Amino acid sequence: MPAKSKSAHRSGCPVSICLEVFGDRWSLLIVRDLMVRGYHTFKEFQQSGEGIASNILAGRLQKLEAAEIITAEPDETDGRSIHYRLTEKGIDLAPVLLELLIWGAKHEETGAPCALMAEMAKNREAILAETRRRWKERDPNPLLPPFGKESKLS
Amino acid sequence: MPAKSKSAHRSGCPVSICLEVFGDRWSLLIVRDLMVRGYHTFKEFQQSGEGIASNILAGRLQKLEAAEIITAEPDETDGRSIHYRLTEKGIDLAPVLLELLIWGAKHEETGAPCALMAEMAKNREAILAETRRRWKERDPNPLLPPFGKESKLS
DNA sequence: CTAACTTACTTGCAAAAAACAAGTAGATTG
DNA sequence: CAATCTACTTGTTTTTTGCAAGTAAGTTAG
Repeated sequence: MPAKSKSAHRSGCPVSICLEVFGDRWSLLIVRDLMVRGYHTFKEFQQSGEGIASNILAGRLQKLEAAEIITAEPDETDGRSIHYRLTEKGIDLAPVLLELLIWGAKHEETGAPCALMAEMAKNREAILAETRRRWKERDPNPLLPPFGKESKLS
Repeated sequence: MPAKSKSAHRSGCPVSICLEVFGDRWSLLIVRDLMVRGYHTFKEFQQSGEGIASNILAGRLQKLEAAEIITAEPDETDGRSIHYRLTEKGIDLAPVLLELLIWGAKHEETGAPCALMAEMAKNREAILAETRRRWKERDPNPLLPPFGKESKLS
């Protein structure tokens, strides 16, 4: 039997191929957690408040690793834990996430403060630069907090 | 029984809410077709080369309309046909689509010519402005062609 | 006027994926 | 060494998708 081509895409459109890689309800949330919240373990993803099931999470982590968007390495100080990290390809999703954030905050009722979002839309480039810096330097501080339904940053 | 809240979101995060609205393999392709290809009928979406099934397409069109991302109106010159169009909320997805396009073209093997994509990444603002102009003026000319696997624009 | 055709769907069914609830292996802590 | 913790896996049920037909309303050709 002729091996099915590894790249049997629906079409050659870049958007279509993106959606094949991470076009679902969960993948980009994992990327978000890694990118702006400083999460890097299975447990943290699971507790991030979205309610992903553990089998689905495991599957998504595998898929993202296979797509070379994240890497997985055993934690150096705790052998149980696995440290997930974005690759360069993964951090390049920052502009996509940022535009989703801006659109969502503008058009849907979210827990994100409007003022903060308006500012982010203005400072696009600065925020992307800061995101990348944090990634490069492994800065563990979150860039953004989780936005609960009634998030108040006072 | 207490009516289930209409906005029973997983979390208040704008990204999460975006994914609830169009986080699947098909929704953004319909938006793409409307935005840059000048498609506006059921049949055109169906024949756009991605292979969406008619029941799924019908479902997605309903969902997008319910989310106020598109509108549906009977065609003025052909009573069988329904004319779909992006709302303002829908055209505001242009930056998201553009970033997906750029990421996909950079990191995956696509049918889009690298040179063209590099140029688009540079002229982000101009392209977004042109996209919006086309939408506002109902310009029927496609901004981009479908990218087949061996697309050659010569 | 009407028969053939077109458009935008719907319906029924099988297959795949997601959600839910438990359980487990290996590392670690007390 | 017993209890705990982390990152999963394994069943099972429910939901979504994909595929093949079919249909209703509007249109065109004769």
